[in-house]
Amino acid sequence: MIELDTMDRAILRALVADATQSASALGRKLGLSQPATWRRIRRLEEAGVITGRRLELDAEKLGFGVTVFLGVKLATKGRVSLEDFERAISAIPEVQTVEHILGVFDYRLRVVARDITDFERILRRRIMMLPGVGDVEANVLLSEERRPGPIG
Amino acid sequence: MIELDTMDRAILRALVADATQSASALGRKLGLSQPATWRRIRRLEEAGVITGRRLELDAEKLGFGVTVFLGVKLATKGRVSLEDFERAISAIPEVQTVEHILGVFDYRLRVVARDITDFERILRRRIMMLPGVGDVEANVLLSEERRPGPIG
DNA sequence: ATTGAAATGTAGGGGAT
DNA sequence: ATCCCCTACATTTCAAT
Repeated sequence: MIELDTMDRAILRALVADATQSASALGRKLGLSQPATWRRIRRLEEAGVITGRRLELDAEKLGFGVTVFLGVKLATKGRVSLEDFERAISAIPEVQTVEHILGVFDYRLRVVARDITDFERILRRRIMMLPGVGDVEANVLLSEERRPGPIG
Repeated sequence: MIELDTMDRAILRALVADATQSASALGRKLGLSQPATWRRIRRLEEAGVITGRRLELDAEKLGFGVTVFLGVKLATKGRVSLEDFERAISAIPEVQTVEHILGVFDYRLRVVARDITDFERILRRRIMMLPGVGDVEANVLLSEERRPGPIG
């Protein structure tokens, strides 16, 4: 575990708000030189606090107008079942996120489809064919808001 | 809706895989000049296909070891209820994502907490106090995998 | 007071936009 | 042409001795 001081947190907060700004622009805001800012960012990356920079795409503009969250219960839950399921699901490109969870369901999947017809095809021919799938619950995404979340 | 050709899709695929690479490096891979690559990227941004670049943080390294997905049903679902709920939830910093959904639940929330004790506090004093909250379902995140998702 | 570690600043080259 | 990333090197700060 790494120690984060006030300046590190300020940098993280600023970059979460706008990941495109340069180290020099950020340094000016925080009263720090460009190399000092850059070195702190790199240290945060090396420490694994910053895990990456991700491109955000508009799924609708790409022709995927439907996003569905699926809760999945496995019928049988041995170690092999989990591995089989995870291996099989990696072959479905429409699955954007696989979350292994504990609670009412075993997995949560974020699935995109061109439209509802396309989604039915994915659900019936792909999701339902996954090994060990038991109960499935679906929720259609209407809108989504991402918040910065707590830093320190 | 914008028309995307094969090159646009190749650019998007490459940038989704690695959002840090420069336009020139990307152009070399795709057999395109650097300015041509850069103009295409900017065009994709202006068209709203690329909506932004987001910093990915490791919540655990920030001291938030627990992530929970909450499904929320509202007790009353008029227009005012939705607005009240969304306004109230924006005051809870531990809520990272608010998804308005259609199906078994009305909202899905991604919530981070320092530990289970901290989560209980957030659940009882914050989430359960939200206006109009009915049924709540919880799933604890064990692990998560993000996949590139389909482009074309 | 002195030393050593850590972080900062200035300056400059190389590359990208 | 401008801006940014990145390294090198000298300087400062601060804690511990």
